Amino acid sequence: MTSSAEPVSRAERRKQELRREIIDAAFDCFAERGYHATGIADVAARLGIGHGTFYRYFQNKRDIVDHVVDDLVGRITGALTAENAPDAVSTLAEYREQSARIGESLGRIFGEDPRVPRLLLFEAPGIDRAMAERILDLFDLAAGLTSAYLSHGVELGYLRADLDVDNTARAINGMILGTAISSLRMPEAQAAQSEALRRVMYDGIAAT
Amino acid sequence: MTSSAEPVSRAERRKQELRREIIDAAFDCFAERGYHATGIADVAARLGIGHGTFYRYFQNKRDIVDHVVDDLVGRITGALTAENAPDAVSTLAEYREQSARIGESLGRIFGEDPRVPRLLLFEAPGIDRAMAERILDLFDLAAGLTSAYLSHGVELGYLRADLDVDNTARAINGMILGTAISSLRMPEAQAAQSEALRRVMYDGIAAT
DNA sequence: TCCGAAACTGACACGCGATTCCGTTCGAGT
DNA sequence: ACTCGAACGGAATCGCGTGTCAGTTTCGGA
Repeated sequence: MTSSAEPVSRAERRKQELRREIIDAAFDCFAERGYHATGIADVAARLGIGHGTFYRYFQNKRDIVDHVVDDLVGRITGALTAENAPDAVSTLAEYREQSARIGESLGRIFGEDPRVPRLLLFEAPGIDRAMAERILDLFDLAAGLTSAYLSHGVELGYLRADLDVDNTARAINGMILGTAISSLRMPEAQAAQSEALRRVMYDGIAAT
Repeated sequence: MTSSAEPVSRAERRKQELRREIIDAAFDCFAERGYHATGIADVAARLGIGHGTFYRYFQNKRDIVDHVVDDLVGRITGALTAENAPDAVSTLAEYREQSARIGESLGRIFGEDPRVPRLLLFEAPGIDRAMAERILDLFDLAAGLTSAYLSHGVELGYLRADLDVDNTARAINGMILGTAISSLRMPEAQAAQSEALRRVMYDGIAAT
């Protein structure tokens, strides 16, 4: 098994390394100058390689942005699912803790590097229809997850029985989205935003 | 006054008319095919005019998208401010009514024509930095408005005294954003979304 | 050290679309 | 009907960025 997973060494490893570096460099360029404004030559120049070399690793410009997005989406779905199953909690307090944990996790991804939300929310949707659909798919995925958490809470009785889980899930995800976007201009407000979000979510805004 | 507002007639009016038609056609094209994918020739062809004529009305491609966005932003800020002053209400019930009214107004704009949110949220931010900033400005403007509503409610005592008005405002606007984005794929869910949003906002999600 | 394959390079071909420009058309005033 | 200036159309210009390719370099193995 080890031999089949590592068919060759040395040069082969170098290739995978460069491939990764190209993806990272492309991410940098796309996030900084925007997808349409960066040329393949820019990406190659950043690595000090000839731009012809780029085409030995990726089909074309459109191809690589897909890989860049794959990477980011992977990171996010990882944060969303890692060590956080919907049915791992059984009380409101635990649920609150879990949502704080997930929120912190997302906050780290979005807040630490604003280029991530910028690329995902501001650049990607304008590339073409297919990419826009990918982003919408990501939203749907997130909505599905949140919805599952809510359903679980309704079943166990610590969330309102009449909760419209699907639409509420989308509303909550919208708040997260709002936080991510705010972090583009006010990265430092991250934590406060996150806290406000949870207050709205659990307590609403009305006076008691 | 009437004479100064109408310096000339006939031809002059035609010019303004065509100018408007170009803006509308550009909106159609940008929303359908995307900004980068549409050429000036496409816009001109849609109106059956030569593309050289376009340049008699607008400086360049970048120029017109600004006008298109002006138009949309105007419609939205209009809906947000029209007949809805933060201090026009004094009880939670009235506040609820007012927010429903504003929500319906926005829902009409976003829901009736998905091209509006598509252009504003998916196309515009990817055009260039300046345009992305404009969109962020729009978010900030909306946050400021919502914040004012919340502040007013806190002062009058029908909203939680410890409300973090600024960050809560952004969270709420995020939910609205989420609704607008959902409407891209599920325009029919508009109303339910809006209702779920308001429930979260006023009651939270926890069981009583 | 030498050989051949694989990787790299960057000049070049090419297509595309924004913008220009000038000959033509239109229309208001006489 | 005639003139003149403004508006129009679309062929031509121009620059740019993608993707290709043939020559060059690198490197592992004999």
